[in-house]
Parts: sequence; C-alpha cells; structure tokens
Amino acid sequence: MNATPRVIIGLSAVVVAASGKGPELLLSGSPGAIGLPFGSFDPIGHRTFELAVRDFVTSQTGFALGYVEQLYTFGDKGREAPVADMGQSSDADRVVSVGYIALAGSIDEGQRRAGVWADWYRFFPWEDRRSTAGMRALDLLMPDLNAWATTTERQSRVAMAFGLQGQSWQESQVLDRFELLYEAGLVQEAQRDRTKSHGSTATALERAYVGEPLVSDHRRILATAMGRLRAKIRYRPIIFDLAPVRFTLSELQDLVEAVCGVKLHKQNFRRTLERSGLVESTGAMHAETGGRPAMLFTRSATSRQAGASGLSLPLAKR
Amino acid sequence: MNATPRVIIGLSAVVVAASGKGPELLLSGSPGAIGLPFGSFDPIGHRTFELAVRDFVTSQTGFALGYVEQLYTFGDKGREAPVADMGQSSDADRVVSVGYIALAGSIDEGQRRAGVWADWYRFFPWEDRRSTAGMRALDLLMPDLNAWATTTERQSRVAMAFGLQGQSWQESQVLDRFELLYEAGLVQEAQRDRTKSHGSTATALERAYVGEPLVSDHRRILATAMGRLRAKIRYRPIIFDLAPVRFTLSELQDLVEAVCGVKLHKQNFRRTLERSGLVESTGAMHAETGGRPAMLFTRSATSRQAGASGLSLPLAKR
DNA sequence: GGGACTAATGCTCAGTTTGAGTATTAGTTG
DNA sequence: CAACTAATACTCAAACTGAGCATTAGTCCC
Repeated sequence: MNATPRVIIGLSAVVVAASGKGPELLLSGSPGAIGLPFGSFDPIGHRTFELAVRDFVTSQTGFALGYVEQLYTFGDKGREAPVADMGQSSDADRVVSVGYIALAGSIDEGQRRAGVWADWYRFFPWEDRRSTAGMRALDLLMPDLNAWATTTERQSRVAMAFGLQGQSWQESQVLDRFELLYEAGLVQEAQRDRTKSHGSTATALERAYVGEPLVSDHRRILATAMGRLRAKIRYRPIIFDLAPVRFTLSELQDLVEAVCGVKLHKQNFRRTLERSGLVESTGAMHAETGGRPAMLFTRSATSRQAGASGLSLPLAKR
Repeated sequence: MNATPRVIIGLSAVVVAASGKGPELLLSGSPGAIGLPFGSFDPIGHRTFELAVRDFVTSQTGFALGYVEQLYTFGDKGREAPVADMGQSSDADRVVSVGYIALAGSIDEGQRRAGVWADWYRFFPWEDRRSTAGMRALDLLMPDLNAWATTTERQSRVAMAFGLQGQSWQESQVLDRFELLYEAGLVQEAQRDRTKSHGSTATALERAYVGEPLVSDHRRILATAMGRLRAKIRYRPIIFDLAPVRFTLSELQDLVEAVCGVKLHKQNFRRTLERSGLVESTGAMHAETGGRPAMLFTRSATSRQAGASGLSLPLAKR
C-alpha cells in the first residue's frame, strides 16, 4: 500500500434510448465483461461532472445526450470497479463512482446498429411484467427466494419487494429487488464479490442465474437508474425525453409500459393523458397497423415548463 | 499547480432533528462562517460513505444518527468549499462533496442546548408559509424577482417556482427556488462566488439579503435536503424518524407542517392518517394544552416495513 | 358545581378522480 | 362488401378529496 492513496472518481452513465421495441441501453466493453460506458473524472479539465459525462459518452460512443441527471455516488469498498478496468489506478487507490442516467431520445434502426445497444430486461428479466413470459423469470426465482427467506423478517421483505401476499408490485423498487437478490446470492455479482474478498476460488458452484451480470457494480447502478426513471415518469414529464417528437397515444403507452414493465389500461391511460394537458394533437393522422388510424400527438408547451407534472399510470388488471 | 492534483472527498451532513418548535438543524463553524457538519472521507479507514458520515458526525457533535440517506454529489468548480476549511488540501486539489441527510429523531431542550442547533427557516425564510409572517419573506423578494424576470421565460420560471399566477406552490421545490434566487443574485452566495471568481473586491453593493448564508455551497446542500425530505414524506413513512415515539395526531401534524412549511386541514389530516394504517393508538391519553385530551399514537408495525407508503398532505385553504 | 373556553374528535356532503367495462368508428384486407 | 383491427367514445359505480359543521372531554374560574 503506498503512502498517499488517491481517490479516483469514475463516472458511469446509464444511457437509455427508445427504439421501436422498448428501452435500449448503451453498453461498452468486451463480451464476457460488459458494462456501462465509464470514464474517469479529470479534476483539472472538467468543470462539472455533468459536462464530463456528456463529454466522454459522446467521445466514446458518438451519441449526444439530451436529459442528464445524477443518480447516486457509489463508494462501498468491495463492490467497486475492478482495478484492471482503469489504466492509471494502482492497488491502493480508492475508486468512487458517480452514476448518471441520460436519456438519448428515440433512435431508429440505423442508429441502433451504430452503437452497442441492448434491451435492459436482459439484466433484469423479473422487472418485465408485461407478459406472462416476463413473469416466468420471477417464477424461476421463487424457490430460491423462499429457501432464503428463513425468518419472518426476510419473508416480509420478499413479499414487499416482489408484491406477494396481497402486497402490490411497485415498479420503481428495482433497486430493492436487486439488493435483495444480491443478499440472497441469486445474482452472479454476489458470488463474484464474495469470491474476490475471501480469495477463495473453489466452491464456485455452477448455478444458473436469472439475468445477465455486468462488470463491477454496474448492474446496481442500472437498477438505480431504472427505479429512478420509473418513479420520475409519475411526477415529471420525462417520458417525452425518450419519445419521438410525434407519436400516437398507443405508441406513447407502449413506451411507458416498456419502461415501467407493466400493462396499462388503455382507455384510462388516454383519459388521464388528455386531461393532463401534457400532449396536444397535431392535425396529422397515422395509419399503419391495420386498425383505425390514430391521431398523432406532440408534447405540449406546458409540458416543457419547469415543474410540469408527470403521467398517472392506470394499471390494467391481471 | 502541482503535478497530480488530488481529489478530496468531503462529506457534508444535513442533520435534522425535531424539537418542540419544529425542524432543527445541526450546525458547525464559527460565527460569520457557519456551515454544515463537514468531514473528509478517508479512503483507507472508511469502508462506506455512510459509515464515515455517522462516524464524523458523532465524533464532532456527540449525536448519534438514525436514518441516513445520500443526497447528491456536488462537484462544480467555483462553488466548492473554500480551501481554508480543510487542513490537508492544497490549492490544486479538487474538492468534491457528497451531501447526506440524516434524521436524529426528536430532541428535548437539554439535548438542544448540547449542540448548535438552528431553525432551518433562518436560511430559507420564504419556505415557511405557515403564517402570514412567513409569507412576508416572499413579498420582500418579489420586487427584485420581478426586476430580474425580464423575459417571459424567466417570468414563467418564477411563477412555477414560487407558485404565482395560478400555479400552485410545490413545497418540495426548495432547490429550484434557491437556484433561481442564486441566478437572480438575490442570495449572498451568488455575489460571493462571483467576487471570488472575478477577483473583484469592489462593487460589493450593500444589499439586505433575505435569509442567512452558509459557508461554501452548504445552503445549496441544505436546500437539496429540505426538498428531498419534503418530497419523501409523501411516499415513505420517514416522518416517524423525526417524531417522538409517542405523539398526538396534532403534534404529528405540527411536525409535518413545520417540515413542509404549509398548513394542513386538520380533520382531513387525521382521516387520511387513520386510514393509512401507519399509526396505531396506544391506550394512553395526553392532557396538556387546555382542550380535550388527545389520544397518544405510535407508528404501527406496518409503517416499519420496507415499501410502506407515506402521508398525504391535505392542504388547508388560504 | 356550573359556565366559559379550548382542543380533539366525529360526521356529512358535494365534486373529482379511478377502475372497469361496453359501444362505436374508421381504416385495411381478402 | 364482409371481416378484422385498432382507435376513440361513453358510462357507471366505488373511492378519494376539499370544506365545513357538530359534538365531546378536559381545564380554569368564579
């Protein structure tokens, strides 16, 4: 250990864009060691973190960011980035990473192929409850979760986090669920961190994990981002930073459903949306998908004002 | 400038406790240079930020913290802590401060005198709208705000932030309001930072500012904390980390009102509170203030579960 | 011991907002 | 032109809110 250990500030960005299919995540790294775009903060060159984030994401990936928001600063020893990642750091340095979420709007197929994008549910299959197929991920976890929940306290935590036993599913509690799975040893990072700190390479039992891992604590940062985004949709018109300029109400609903991982009641969704005054119809129509042509909408001027409220999410029944 | 500028991580804590009178803030520093409790993060000794915060607050002030939550990481050049504050830092170091909010429960007069506590509205007079006296602070600011709002964009920002022209007052937008006042040059920090970076010591026009300043960017951190706390009351039962173990509903209401700076409708407050299931009556009564004795309540077991919801705030009319 | 006073607690009522459906409409396709 | 598919309209009851009025259980004072 050297005399004066340095603190290195790493910046991680969860860059989200909407493709036709749903929220896409900008990734970097090589196969087997995939992670979020990551850069070091230069204490001399960068005036603010946010500028630094915009800077390195654009230079690394070529994409320009729209909305940017700080998430959380992760500084726990034992869960930080492996030193190998960072050229200039030595063993004794302490890496602290400041996580950001950035919304890059709506991207088309061409842009999507120009970067490394992935559906974020690859890393959180249990967060997608739009279809019974998505629900299966939770079913796969349940036996192990139940086995772990040996005390009533743990049982209650599982029930609250995953909406069991009369509790309702809270789509924004992504981090709670991930941390719980981490604690229960049901995500790969848990075993990896344990092995690292104990130095034991043995007993790496071969288990099939649900959901792919990410480098370092990036999946935790991603969970924070998903939760924040899902929560913020409700009280800020942030969804429009992900939607295309013009959209039908169904498209907007699909987007919200994809982000939040839940199905919404269609008629009620349009009702609250129209009442909210967040959207206004352009005259144009959009015929495409077989049925009656849909009106095209845009976000209204009032939705751009600071302090404008978000969407209500009228959940659809089972 | 030395060859390898270091990054120093500072930790600032907004420690809030409830006295009989309302939310109190733990302060440190000498008269004229008052600030939040502040400590340096030791990259070797501290395993997590949160432990470090608990550590230095307790050792500096003797108070033990209950609930602790990270707020935001402030890294802007030009608004960081003056170097004089920190013994071991040199000119070339970059100070990044991670802000925390901590709730220290309910304190009695003795405990209050044992530390340096202050009513937080000293620093944000315009945030207290419980009485017409509190509203006067905003009246004092209005002429200058209007003078600053030369464009419609600025006018709209002022209206949204301060709930003018049909907009409703949003008690949790503390930071927006502070940043707006900073931009408009109506808080002392703005002038101080400007003087510092321009090196000009002249033209320090003698103006009477509304609200006392704090060292460095501590008032901004405090604004973030107030906003977070006010918002969180609505969706997490966090108020009980500030309330005494047993309380009457009126006491609880007073506390919520003091934190949020607004008056609530009494009957509706108790109605929603009883429905919420967050409190349960102890058998005991509390006679004290002249009128009919009040039932003493405690927080219920369900309010302690992760995921429990917060309070609704039925505002009282004007 | 009775009346005044002060809060706490109870109850009502109308207006809004939600949750859940059923019904209608305007295109496309065979 | 009929079948089909979405989009859009409309309805209804239950739950929630905002605002008050009414009642009650103590204390204080004479």
